[in-house]
Amino acid sequence: MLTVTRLARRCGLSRSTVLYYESAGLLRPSGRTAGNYRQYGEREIERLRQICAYRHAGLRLTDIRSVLGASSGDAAAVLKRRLLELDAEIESLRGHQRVILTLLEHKGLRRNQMITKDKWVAIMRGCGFSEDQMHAWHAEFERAAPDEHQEFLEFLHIPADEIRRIRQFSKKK
Amino acid sequence: MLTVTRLARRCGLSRSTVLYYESAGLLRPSGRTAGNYRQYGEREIERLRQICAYRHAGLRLTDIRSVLGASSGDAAAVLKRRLLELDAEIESLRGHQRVILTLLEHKGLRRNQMITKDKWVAIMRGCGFSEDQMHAWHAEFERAAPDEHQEFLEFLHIPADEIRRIRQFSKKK
DNA sequence: CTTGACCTGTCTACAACTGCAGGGTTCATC
DNA sequence: GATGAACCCTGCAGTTGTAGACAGGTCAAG
Repeated sequence: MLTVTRLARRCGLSRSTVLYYESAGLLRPSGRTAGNYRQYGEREIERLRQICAYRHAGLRLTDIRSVLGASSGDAAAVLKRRLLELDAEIESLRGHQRVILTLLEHKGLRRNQMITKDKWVAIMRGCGFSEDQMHAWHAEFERAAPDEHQEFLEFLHIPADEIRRIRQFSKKK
Repeated sequence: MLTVTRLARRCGLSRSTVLYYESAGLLRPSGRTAGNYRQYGEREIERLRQICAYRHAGLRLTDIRSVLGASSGDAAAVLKRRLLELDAEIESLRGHQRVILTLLEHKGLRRNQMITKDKWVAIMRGCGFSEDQMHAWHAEFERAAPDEHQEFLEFLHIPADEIRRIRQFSKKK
């Protein structure tokens, strides 16, 4: 039998969080001691672990409540819905990244902390830019602001000869 | 000169939101009318548009405040930081998706709304599963629960002959 | 019997809004 | 000049999930 803080620690949560789950109707203690301390048994630990798993999947508490009370088929339906929601959220965050990239391009990108070429390419790719789009982006940059393009490539700590190569390539396009 | 609701509408926000931005120290009206109504001029419209742009990039209001007050270099630094944060957030959401997929796999995935093969593959790929990992996943499914595997493939509305092909392939692995 | 570690319930705060109540202003219409 | 609609004002409560603070109660060890 565990007290509330012990239970919380065991699942990597704070006392407040477990209490909040209780107030949200997700987890009740199996009983109380003479001194009115909450008591939790194996069943409750297991249930809290489940709750954590769902929470870890990004489900909202109300969803978790219905999932825990529902048949496994209904639970699967909720999970599927969440899966599609997550797709949309990721898409939206990628949108954020694209917006930021445009804003940065707009700004000219002077004096900043070190970002390497690889990191940059990873980000561009990660937010949905294809190889071709990146070429197009370089070409546009080169056309619109060649000096800033140079500066930007230096800023990514790309060696001088590669910079020449990239800029040549951008102009040809 | 615009009133608050007009300004809000023009930028696709609600009146409350604009008032909230004011309370957050982001945008003050240029003046008040005799009847104490807020008045906004061109400068304020432009500023609100900027705020919207940054908001659209997922920046928090406090960040926006500092960006608007800072040099363009500092602004770029904040944007970069946000870019990396977004990377991390996307990664975390993908983690959510992976967790859900495992939970679903665990459940057997019976009786659900229509999800097609393409949708499913898109989701799997979208959350970081490679071609090989998907093969491995099929192989594992086939090994651990062949009947459910069949059921699952039917559930994705894959034609019978392709199902045979997939299962053969999964067994070989 | 005291000390220190734990527990109790309740309260506050965060972000970024939304929405309401209770009242004041503006403007057109009668 | 009165009425009504449409707008505006301030201020506050609620949302979600979590963390921490507070004053006081409980428990085991010394």
